[in-house]
Amino acid sequence: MRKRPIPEATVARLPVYLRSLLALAEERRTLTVSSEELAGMAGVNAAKVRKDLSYLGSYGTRGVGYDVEYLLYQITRELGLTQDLHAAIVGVGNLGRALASFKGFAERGFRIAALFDVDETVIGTEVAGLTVRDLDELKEFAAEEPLAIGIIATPADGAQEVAERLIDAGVKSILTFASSVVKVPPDIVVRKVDLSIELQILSFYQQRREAISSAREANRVLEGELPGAAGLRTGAAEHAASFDERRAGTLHSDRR
Amino acid sequence: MRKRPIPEATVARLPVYLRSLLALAEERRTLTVSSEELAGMAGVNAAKVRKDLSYLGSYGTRGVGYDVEYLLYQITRELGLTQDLHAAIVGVGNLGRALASFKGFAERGFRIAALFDVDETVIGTEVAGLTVRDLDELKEFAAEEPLAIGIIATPADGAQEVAERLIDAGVKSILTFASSVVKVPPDIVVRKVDLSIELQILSFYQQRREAISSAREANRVLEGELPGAAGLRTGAAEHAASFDERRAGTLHSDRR
DNA sequence: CCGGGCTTGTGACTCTATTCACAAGCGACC
DNA sequence: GGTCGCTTGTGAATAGAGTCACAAGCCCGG
Ligand SMILES: NC(=O)c1ccc[n+]([C@@H]2O[C@H](COP(=O)([O-])OP(=O)(O)OC[C@H]3O[C@@H](n4cnc5c(N)ncnc54)[C@H](O)[C@@H]3O)[C@@H](O)[C@H]2O)c1
Ligand SMILES: NC(=O)c1ccc[n+]([C@@H]2O[C@H](COP(=O)([O-])OP(=O)(O)OC[C@H]3O[C@@H](n4cnc5c(N)ncnc54)[C@H](O)[C@@H]3O)[C@@H](O)[C@H]2O)c1
Repeated sequence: MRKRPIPEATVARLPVYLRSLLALAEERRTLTVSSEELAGMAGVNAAKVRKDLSYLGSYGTRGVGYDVEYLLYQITRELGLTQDLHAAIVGVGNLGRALASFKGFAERGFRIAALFDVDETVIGTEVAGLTVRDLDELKEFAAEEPLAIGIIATPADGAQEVAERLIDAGVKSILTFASSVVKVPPDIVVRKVDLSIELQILSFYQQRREAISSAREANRVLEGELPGAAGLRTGAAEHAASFDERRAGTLHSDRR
Repeated sequence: MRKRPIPEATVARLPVYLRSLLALAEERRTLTVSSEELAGMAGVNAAKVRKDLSYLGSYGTRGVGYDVEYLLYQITRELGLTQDLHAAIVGVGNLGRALASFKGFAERGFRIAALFDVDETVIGTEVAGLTVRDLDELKEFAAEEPLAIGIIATPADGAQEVAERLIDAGVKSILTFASSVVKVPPDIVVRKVDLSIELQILSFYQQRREAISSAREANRVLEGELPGAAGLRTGAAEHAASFDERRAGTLHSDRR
């Protein structure tokens, strides 16, 4: 179990633990934290926390828990957050602007170093303290100030070309918001955030739920339990259960 | 294999197929599409496409492929996209504004029906043709115009409370952008989109790559292959390989 | 320095997802 | 009407993730 390969699913949860630990460190109440407690904060179960952390090494103390500061450091290191990474946003529209103005990235060690667009009317304007540059200057810019991460916030059409330009400029990690599929060589990591897909997934489960509850209702009516269609409203969020959020990134480059 | 349970992973890919099929339908070149071709467009492999589609039923024709229109219809239906779903955005800041102004949702069958905030200076202003309402009016509003989906775009602090309010107003599907963990009863589906986590995941693989390549470089230097540190730049995106993007949602309600 | 309580770390198991590989079935052409 | 090429649909094999449950190990109090 020791050494190398940290499962993708674990990598995707490390940032969640990190955030929980930061909260603990801030309130300075506890110097250590148990897997149970961390699990509660992160919304996962304790066994998972322990297994995840065990991939990093044996950093806990039996009978006690994990030293908050030390674990914080280890996760930070493992995620490569010890140094600020520079990112460029390409496509300064609605979304690009919101991203550029977002303060939270800096806190987490990401520095938005430049904004690029192709629209003449956008180039040269100032957004969140940065001047929007012409996409043509990307390579040149990156040569001077290496960019670790490229963020694509253009419409779907442009995305593939932008990705290629980013790669050509030396960027190896890409986050895209465009709804198109972006294809890249196997040594490049792309993550895609697609809000429409998220909504569609919600729609699927919503519909499923409706199907089930209307079936149940029909049943009850048949069985004479209900007079007609009455409220099926469920109790509010008092006894809110913990809810697992997974976001598994993928590296299988799945070529063909 | 037939009937009911469509795996989560499959659900998450259906929207991708849907989009590919829409593109095909639009260009009206082909009436049918093979799993191979669809796989190419969606950036996954053909076996996966076939298995995914087989969960919906046997909609293909051996030796021929899938009828584009028919498949389109089936996926649309399965995802529950035959009717427009109404969504509300809570938190009209940088991100909320960008979301509200985004045209793409409407195209995909989602209607942003209302915007809510708590900030006096924001309430009453107009954003993307909608007047921002006071969050206190949420329940009332939802009673009149049922909301299928709630989108949380507030800072992390507010998110849990907003979620509870949404649930109280009858919303069963939630998409949150806040970096906090949102806990909900098991009958509510939450999906979380966390951009900072995405960047941190990229950071992890970036760092990993650097570790590997510098190790390799060190090796080469030892073996006398390289004079010093020279360009390790990889070829551009000519022979771009297909790249699998997974986003598995989770429904295990993982309570404790 | 011993025992009890507590919490980690991890093998073993289970469940889910992916991939392989091939028989079955369709259409077209002779 | 037979055969050939192509493509689906799916069992079986494999890989990956999650969960269980417990021995090992630490701390503290006596
Ligand atoms: N706005 C949202 O809330 C939202 C939600 C979901 C998805 N998205 C996705 O994010 C992307 C951007 O959305 P948006 O609303 O900001 O769009 P937008 O139209 O407001 O902005 C796009 C920007 O990209 C620029 N651009 C176009 N082609 C370019 C190219 N080849 N290189 C560089 N820049 C280019 C345009 O000039 C424009 O400034 C889209 O792919 C969209 O599907 C956005
Ligand atoms: N802007 C981005 O690009 C971006 C990127 C990543 C993550 N996020 C996340 O998205 C969320 C919103 O980000 P933002 O940049 O739009 O923030 P913001 O500060 O610009 O806007 C937040 C809005 O929410 C409102 N709000 C605060 N508490 C509220 C409550 N309890 N109920 C209703 N409304 C409330 C505020 O009045 C404000 O209008 C944050 O959680 C942030 O972490 C944003």
